[in-house]
Amino acid sequence: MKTDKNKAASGLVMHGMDESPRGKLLSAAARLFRDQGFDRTTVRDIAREVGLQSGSLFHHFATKEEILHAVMVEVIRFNTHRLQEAIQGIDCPRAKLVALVRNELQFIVGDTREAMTVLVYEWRCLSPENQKATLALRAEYEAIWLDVLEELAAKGLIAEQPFILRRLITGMTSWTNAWFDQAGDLTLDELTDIIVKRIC
Amino acid sequence: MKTDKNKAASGLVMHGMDESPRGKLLSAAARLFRDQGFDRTTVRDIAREVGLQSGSLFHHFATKEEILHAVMVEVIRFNTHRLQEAIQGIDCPRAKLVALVRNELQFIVGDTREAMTVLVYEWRCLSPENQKATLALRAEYEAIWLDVLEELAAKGLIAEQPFILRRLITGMTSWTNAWFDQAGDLTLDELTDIIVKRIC
Amino acid sequence: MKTDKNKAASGLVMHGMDESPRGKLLSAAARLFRDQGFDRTTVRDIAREVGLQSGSLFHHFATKEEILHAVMVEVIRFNTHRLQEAIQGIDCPRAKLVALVRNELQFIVGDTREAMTVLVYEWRCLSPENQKATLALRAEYEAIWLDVLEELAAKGLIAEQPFILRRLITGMTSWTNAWFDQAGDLTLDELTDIIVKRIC
Amino acid sequence: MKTDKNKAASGLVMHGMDESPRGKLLSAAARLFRDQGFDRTTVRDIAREVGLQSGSLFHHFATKEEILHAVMVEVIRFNTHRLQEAIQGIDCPRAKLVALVRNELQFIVGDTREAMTVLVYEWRCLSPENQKATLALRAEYEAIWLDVLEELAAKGLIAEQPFILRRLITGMTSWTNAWFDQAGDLTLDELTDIIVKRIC
DNA sequence: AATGAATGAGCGTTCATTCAT
DNA sequence: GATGAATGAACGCTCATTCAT
Repeated sequence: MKTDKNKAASGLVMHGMDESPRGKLLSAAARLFRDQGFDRTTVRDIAREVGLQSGSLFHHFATKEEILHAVMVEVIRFNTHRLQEAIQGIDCPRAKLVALVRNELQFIVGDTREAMTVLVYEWRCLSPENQKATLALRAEYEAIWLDVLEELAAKGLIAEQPFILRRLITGMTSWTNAWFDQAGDLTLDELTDIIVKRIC
Repeated sequence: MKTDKNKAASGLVMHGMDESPRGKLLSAAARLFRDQGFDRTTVRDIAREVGLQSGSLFHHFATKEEILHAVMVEVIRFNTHRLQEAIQGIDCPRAKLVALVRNELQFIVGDTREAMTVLVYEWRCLSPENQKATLALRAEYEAIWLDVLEELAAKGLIAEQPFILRRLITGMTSWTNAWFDQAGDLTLDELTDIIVKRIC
Repeated sequence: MKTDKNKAASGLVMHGMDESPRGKLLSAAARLFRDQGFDRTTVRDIAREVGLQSGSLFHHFATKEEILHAVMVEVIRFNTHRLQEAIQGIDCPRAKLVALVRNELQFIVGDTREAMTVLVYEWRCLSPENQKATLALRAEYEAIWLDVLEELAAKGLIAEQPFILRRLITGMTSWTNAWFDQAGDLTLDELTDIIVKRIC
Repeated sequence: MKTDKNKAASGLVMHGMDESPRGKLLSAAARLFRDQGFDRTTVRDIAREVGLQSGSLFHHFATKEEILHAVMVEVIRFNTHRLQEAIQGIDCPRAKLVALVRNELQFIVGDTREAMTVLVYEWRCLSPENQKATLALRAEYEAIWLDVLEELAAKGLIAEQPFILRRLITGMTSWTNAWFDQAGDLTLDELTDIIVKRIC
């Protein structure tokens, strides 16, 4: 069982995924969903992780899917907030881009890595209604990105349309969950630089 | 130039996924696995799709997982072969890179899109043994990429280490399954160009 | 003297097969396994017999085979205990033999007849691991018999080797499940006498 | 895979279980039924043993159960015939008893051991109709035994009622399938003597 | 809130049997 | 006779969810 050094290191606590019963439950669920997939994770698995009987979970969440939904909502909200803060007070648009890339990488390989992976891989396990609701939240997150990219475009600093570049960036950053090793030689700052150089 | 009749255009038929009972079964399974996920696709779903009773599937495959494995093996073999042919006779390394990117995009959004998506998203539904066997096949596919990227590196045409660039490319190309629309304005050739420009 | 209320007569209740849910389940299973065979008894049969849905059985036993195993373990333990008590305080070795035969017959045609039949006829339905574990318990039961037969041999009261006589006795007693009728003319005491006379 | 030395040694060929396709099929089935039980033996198991596809068995037998029935009918007929021949020309009733015991033991541990075991252990896998038909054949076999035992009783040579002694003998002989080792120290003649001494 | 036995629909898989070739 | 793909009912088992305590 790995100990999450990232949370401790960052000093941050994900709102809604803190030390409360609900928060511990969501953290455990996020890890299990990432490791085993939503469908292969039983409510008993989750209950065991938080020291409950399976039936007791349903005092906190009406359905198993609602747990998945909560994991996704919390991580999007938390990271949207962090992303906004990250570019607060920065004027240079390229510096903003660096901040965005650096943060998104941190979200994906750092403290929220389990939930971020779940967000990508377990998307279709959400009901259509929950997909729609979650998509609205993701749109807020994406709006931050597009604002910055459009600022760069307005200044003639990027060669392609912002929405295409954003999609290429999304591919590059999200795929890091499959290969990037925080203990390896490549640092997140170096990787950030490499990715940003592909954009402008 | 849009090609929405990829199979006809290429003149190729994916070996093992042709009009034989087995081939039709694998095609149907690939689509269902992509649309619903492996765990949410029942053998009765697959059977219905090919006009069989559920028990009859097991004359073709010993287990449901073996169907998934076959989908993955077929698509890797088929695309590895196509990738090799795509760079056959090309001397210029950058032209080779263009061919690789153009082909991989085609694999992901074109005729083998269902199976390629399954390859990424249903990986953990394979047993460890089948993961190992499939990984060996993927290594052959990746070797083609690394050869070309190392050739570019040897000539000083790329600024980063080949293995890192390959990972960024993988992210960019594989994510296209989530957004690229073959009927949209952006052609595959244009997208190829955009991606290649990020590399060299 | 016929005893058709064996349980009441003995004043004992088979440990683990009492009125608890588990006990009722094991009793029902033993009867079904004897009547239909293990393989032809479905978990739905057993569940129906105890007023449960089939899935609910698996709160009590992890597998159907575990039910069979439990039936066998309980009956061996129970009868081993009863056999030991039966010769407690008897000095005369021939009287001990009478007690052993009388009790074994009682086990086979009396209160534990279903489980005893299952023990013989469904042996191969146990997994090798469970066979091994059960065999160890049977060895304790057999040790009681061999002790008495060796005592008789030491006193020159029997003409054949103890282990051969034990096998002949086992054949004679276990076969009674196929023909002996507790409501018939022949009493268990008479049958005991007939069998013991074949030994010494 | 054990080679049946008994058949070769005895020079006998069980009628209906000879080298014909049907005979080989019944021999294979008898062995499989004994080793795995009727329910756990698939028609594919049987077909494989005789080099056929499973569907082809049904040109020889209408149902799997009919194969079991045939195994039982053949072995009863064959052994009934052998038992009759065994006492042909013997005058002394005790000598007849010796011949019966010696032969029955041979049936159970010798050339027909597989089928004889099946007869005891797979009885309930027969349909009621086939049980009835088979029982009629067993009655012929038992009649030979009872004739001899009644002859002994008429001469005052046995102390118990013939039908009870027959049941004790049945138990003793049939149980030998569970323990007697033809390669062991105890010979069949010695065992015959031991059993006969228990009777008269 | 928590328990844990129970539910019941549904799963992957098996296999005797059929039948067109 | 033999084949082997197909059938389809049934199996053991799983698990999200419920609810009396």
